Parts: sequence; structure tokens; C-alpha cells
Amino acid sequence: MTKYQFVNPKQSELIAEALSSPEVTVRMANIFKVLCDPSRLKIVIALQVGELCVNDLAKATEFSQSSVSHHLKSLRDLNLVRYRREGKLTFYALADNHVSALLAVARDHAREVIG
Amino acid sequence: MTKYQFVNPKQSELIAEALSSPEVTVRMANIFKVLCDPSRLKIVIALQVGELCVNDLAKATEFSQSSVSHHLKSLRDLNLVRYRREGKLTFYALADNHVSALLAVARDHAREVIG
DNA sequence: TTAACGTATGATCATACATTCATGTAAAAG
DNA sequence: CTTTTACATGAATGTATGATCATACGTTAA
Repeated sequence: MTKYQFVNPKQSELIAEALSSPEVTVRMANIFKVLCDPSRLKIVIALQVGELCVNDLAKATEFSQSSVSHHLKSLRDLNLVRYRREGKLTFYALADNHVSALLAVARDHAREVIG
Repeated sequence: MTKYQFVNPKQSELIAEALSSPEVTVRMANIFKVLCDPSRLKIVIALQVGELCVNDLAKATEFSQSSVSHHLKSLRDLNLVRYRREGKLTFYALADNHVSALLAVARDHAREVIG
């Protein structure tokens, strides 16, 4: 056991405030979770180029159609992509610029660390 | 099997270019991976308040010291936090503003969806 | 030196998740 | 109407990973 208490008790209140909305925290975690798989991330990066149908994505990422479809469902569930049907095709696109913003920051950090 | 080819062949090249650096893509995924666990995310959010030692974090998040330590190791491995020792204490802080930037965008999206 | 404290880490276990396969649905072609 | 094409989805399986427990390490105090 530890007997240590907060160095600065005021920080305790600030942290409690920052963590006061568990639902938001979980939602945030889920957003990161859907981007944390390299396969899904490839799909998202491909969608940055523009609207694409499922087969385009499968070809571009070299994943199976089934795999791409499953990943797209995950992205849909978190409102990170939107889609529209046109005959037999389903076209997917990034839902808003939040996703691109996340990718930009992450890419920046990744490149910085690699050097 | 599908016989479909790219709706717009030019997109193929653009996507190939966007995915031309697999190492960067994997690194990006790893950054998201370390943020996708609600527990670790709570720790990171707490660190936004300022530098904290391990026990502060354990108290603030209500996780065990062991759990916090393990999570901090993950964060260290990806250079998302920095740390310094001061006697028996180890103080952790966010490595740079990339992390806060990621949290800000994710929080924004999370709140938007919740409404 | 011994003991206590703060932290780190290896092992185990239970769960979550990505992939694959098979199949289902819906639209268009024949 | 049957077949083909494009996509979606449920089930099974192997792997990854978070939580816990036990213990080890480094520092300070007694």
C-alpha cells in the first residue's frame, strides 16, 4: 500500500472535473478503437482521397470484400463514415473533417517519432 | 467474386500514394490503439491537468497502482508521455500537444454525436 | 542494515476482436 | 425467371490485450 496523497490537492478537483462525463470518455475511446486497427485505418486513409465503393476499397487495400464490409460497419456504427446507394454499388465517404483531423495529428506524431 | 474495377482509375493512384508508407500507417494505428482503452484514456485526460505521479493517477482514476503502471508503460513506448524521477516519486506528463489535440477532436466528435 | 514506500514488471486468465468462411439479400443482366 | 454482381452479416477460430496477483527494484528513513 501507498500512503502518498496528492501533491497538489487542487489538481484532484480539476481531474475529477475532466473525468466528470464517463459517457463522453467511453465514446472518445470508441472513436480511437475504430481507428486503431491497421486494416481499418488503411480504409479510412483511402477514403480521404474521396468517395469510394466497397469494391474500390477492397482493391485498394488488398483486403477481402467481407473484411472491408465488416470494417465499414464498425466505422458506420461510430458515425465516422456516411454512405449512399446507387444501384448495386454502395459509396462510402468520411462523415466529417474530424476524422481527417485525427489522422493528420497522428500522422504528424508518427513521422516525428520515426524521424 | 467481384469483377468490378475502379469507378475512377485515377483514385487508385492517389490511394496507393496515401498508403505508400506502411510503417507510418502502423505507427498511427498504434497511437490510436494506446488511446482506445477507456482506462488508459482516463489516465491521459488526467494528465491534461498537469504533471502527476503514479499514485496521484491511481487515486484520481481509482485504478490499482499496478494497472496504472502498466498503462503508463504503453504510453511511454509510444512517446505519448514523458517522465522524470524525483526521489521515490515518478512524475508523468503528456509528451507534447499532439495528444491534447487528438483528445480535443475526439471529444468534439463524441459530444456532437451524443448531442 | 533493515524496513517501508513508490514504482515497475512478469505470469496468468478471461475477454475482446480481426479474419475467414459460408450464406443471405438486393439489384441488374441474360 | 434464373444468374450474376455487389454488398452485408452471422458463426467459428485464433490471437491480442486488459486486469489481477505476486514479486522485484530503487530510494529513503530508521
